[in-house]
Formats: sequence, C-alpha cells, structure tokens
Amino acid sequence: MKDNLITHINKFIKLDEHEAALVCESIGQVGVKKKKFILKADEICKANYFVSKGCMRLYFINRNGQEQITQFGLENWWITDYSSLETGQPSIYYIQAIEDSELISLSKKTMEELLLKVPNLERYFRIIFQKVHTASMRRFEYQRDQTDEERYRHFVSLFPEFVQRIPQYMLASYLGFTPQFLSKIRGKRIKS
Amino acid sequence: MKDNLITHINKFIKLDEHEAALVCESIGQVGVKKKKFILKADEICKANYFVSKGCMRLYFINRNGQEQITQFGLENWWITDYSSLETGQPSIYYIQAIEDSELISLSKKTMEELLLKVPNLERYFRIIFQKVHTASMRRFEYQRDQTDEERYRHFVSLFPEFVQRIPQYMLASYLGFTPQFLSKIRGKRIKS
DNA sequence: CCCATTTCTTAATCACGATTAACTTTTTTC
DNA sequence: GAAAAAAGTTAATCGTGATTAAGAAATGGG
Repeated sequence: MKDNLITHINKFIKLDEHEAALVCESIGQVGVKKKKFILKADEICKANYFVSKGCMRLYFINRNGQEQITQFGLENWWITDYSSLETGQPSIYYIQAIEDSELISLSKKTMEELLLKVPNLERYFRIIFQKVHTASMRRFEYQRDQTDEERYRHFVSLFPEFVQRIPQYMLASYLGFTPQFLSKIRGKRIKS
Repeated sequence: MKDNLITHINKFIKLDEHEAALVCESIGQVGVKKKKFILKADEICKANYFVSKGCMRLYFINRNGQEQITQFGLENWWITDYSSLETGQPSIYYIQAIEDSELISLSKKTMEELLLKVPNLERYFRIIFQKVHTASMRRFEYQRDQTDEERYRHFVSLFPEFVQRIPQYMLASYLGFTPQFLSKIRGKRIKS
C-alpha cells in the first residue's frame, strides 16, 4: 500500500532509494471500515491522509444541522483539514470512510521532519497544492456559471462511474443542494 | 519594489544574499494603471504576478455577460490564472488593476529555472499554496453556511477598510450576488 | 429471511435573491 | 465647469431551489 504513495510521488519528482525508504519509514498505514471516522468535529486534526484505496468524504455540519460535503477523497488524493492541522485548533470537520479504505497517514510533526530530510518533497507538495488550487478555481467557475441542475448534469457527464459509487444525497450535498432537488432533476430525466 | 517580494519570501524561508540576488535577477517589474489589464480572455497567461502595491481583480465573463470576480489581489498576494499558465491554453479570465498598481512578474519559464537554482523556493511556494488552499476552504464554508446577506455583513466586519477601497458592484460580484441586492441590504441597514 | 435502518421519491408551499427597468448620485474627462 | 460615463438606488415581478412532510424502495445486519 505504501507503494501507491511512492508511485504517486515519483510521477512528479524523482526519489532515490534512500529517500523512498525515508518516506516509507515516516508514514503510517490505516485501514478504515466504511462509515468509520478518522476525524470528528471538535477534535484536533493530527495528520494528512493519502487515500491509497477506497473513498473518503470531508464534511461539516451547518447551522441547520445538515451535512455539507466539501470534498471527496478518492484514490491518490490527499485529504485533511489543513486549517486544524496547521493551527492546532479544533476542527469543524468530519472525515469519514464512504467505502472500506486504506490510508497512509503523515502527521504534522513527521511531515516537517521529513521535509527537512527529503527537501525534494517540498516540490512534490508544491505541485500537489498547485493542482488542488487550480481544481478549486475550476469548481468555483462552475458554481458561478451554472445552475444547480446544470452542475449536476455536468458532474455526471465528467464522472459517471464515481456517481455510481456514492449515495445520491452525498452528491447533492457536495454540489450544494438538497437530495429532494436532486430527486426532482432525476425524475425529469426519466420522464423525457 | 522588488524588496517587497524578498521581504515576503523571507517571512517563510531564509534566502541568503546570493539567492536573493538570483530572485531579483529573475523577476520583472510592471506598473499598471487603474483599469488596465495584464490578462484578457482568450490570451495565454504568461506569468504569475506578485502585487507589491495597489489592488488587482481576477474575473471572468459568465454566459449572461456578467463579470464574475473570483479573486482580489491585494498587496503581498500572488495573482494569476494557474490553469492557463500551466497548460498554455487560452485563459477565460481577465486580470485588471482596480487601483494604480505595482506588480512583480515571474514568467513560467523563469520560475522553473529559478526553482532549480534556488530549490528553497519550492518550500516558499508550497507554503503559499497551502495557505491559499486553506483560505479557499474557509471561503467555501461561508458559502455553504451563510445567506448572501450574512456573508456580506461578515465580509464587511472582517475587512472594513478594504470594502471602502472598491466599488460596491465588485464586492457584490465577489460575494456572488447582484449589485441591486447589495444595495437593498445596505438600504435596510441605514433605515434601522 | 425478516426487521430496521438508510436512501430515495413526490408534492405543496415558501423564501431568497435575480431580473428588469427607471432613476439618482457620484466620478471622470475634456 | 459642463457633459458623459460610471456607480448606486429603488421597486415590482419572477424563478430556482429550500422546506416540510409522508411514503416507497433499497440495503444491511443478525
């Protein structure tokens, strides 16, 4: 499983054997069963998690008591609450497994040490964050340029297989509307 | 003006004299008058820009022909369309000066060369992107947890001085609603 | 295989904020 | 300092998607 991360890193930078070994020493492996949490609100987020298998979700509870999914963590994605991880303040987020998953964990402290031992990894994480930022901008564009219905249809056209993997109410939450509305949209589709 | 960038970098990492000199050699300076553009839609974004003085805005035109501001670039912020910059594809964005501004530009090619000469900068940009990502998440939370009116009042309470610096229609666009609606909100406030 | 829980559907009513349009005020330009 | 352009206001109407509620279907655990 640790190989997945090494492989991923090697897509962006070149690690020599020694560096790869250092990375492997520093990281932990966690198996998470479906519906189990690795972070809950009011806890302090301890690590950054690389999803090597399965699927996670990051969400918070809004003031109406509804879950607001802000991110899915699929294979080869990092997932965490950076805000809590960086500041050491309690998180408002929950991170939960949608499927039985395998994670690689990298605690804040270990990450700092590892970055000193393998400075090359700064480049890896710089590239990852840059990609994440670009994706955020893209998502923002859609949010501003499309109606909820269009955004749903667009998402389905982009990720048809992923849509099958998760309950619809999670997709509705991620896209920013209610399950009832999603059901309404889908109802239309069948009738036409 | 180049000093502003060096100072900013030194807040996060330590550059020695030689490295600072290399950075200064690599970057360009641009003065931009109010309302002038450094990027327009359909152009390819050539550089990343550090705002050392003034204020910029990043926006695109949505399908209804309205400007959608996605980001302001204040002093000590980087601003660019990373998507176009990375892929070399035409941008959909405009980057325009809201005030007379001073920018430091770093072209893609030069940035790549500079990162090889001063690997330490990978860390700087990693940290910057991580901060940007955290800010995006925060913004997303507000988007999902507050009504437009609440988001406006919250923004004003966080950045009262900035709100004075920009036209209201730009703030409305940034916050994702119409100038008319903003006007309505403000009307309420005065009456109470 | 059955009961409990989770997920999805349908429909009626409601509210936030968009749209349209006309007008006022402020800022810029010459 | 006058004319033009840009920015802000107000009000009436409209539409998207929320809310509420009740029931149907699917899934899962023992």
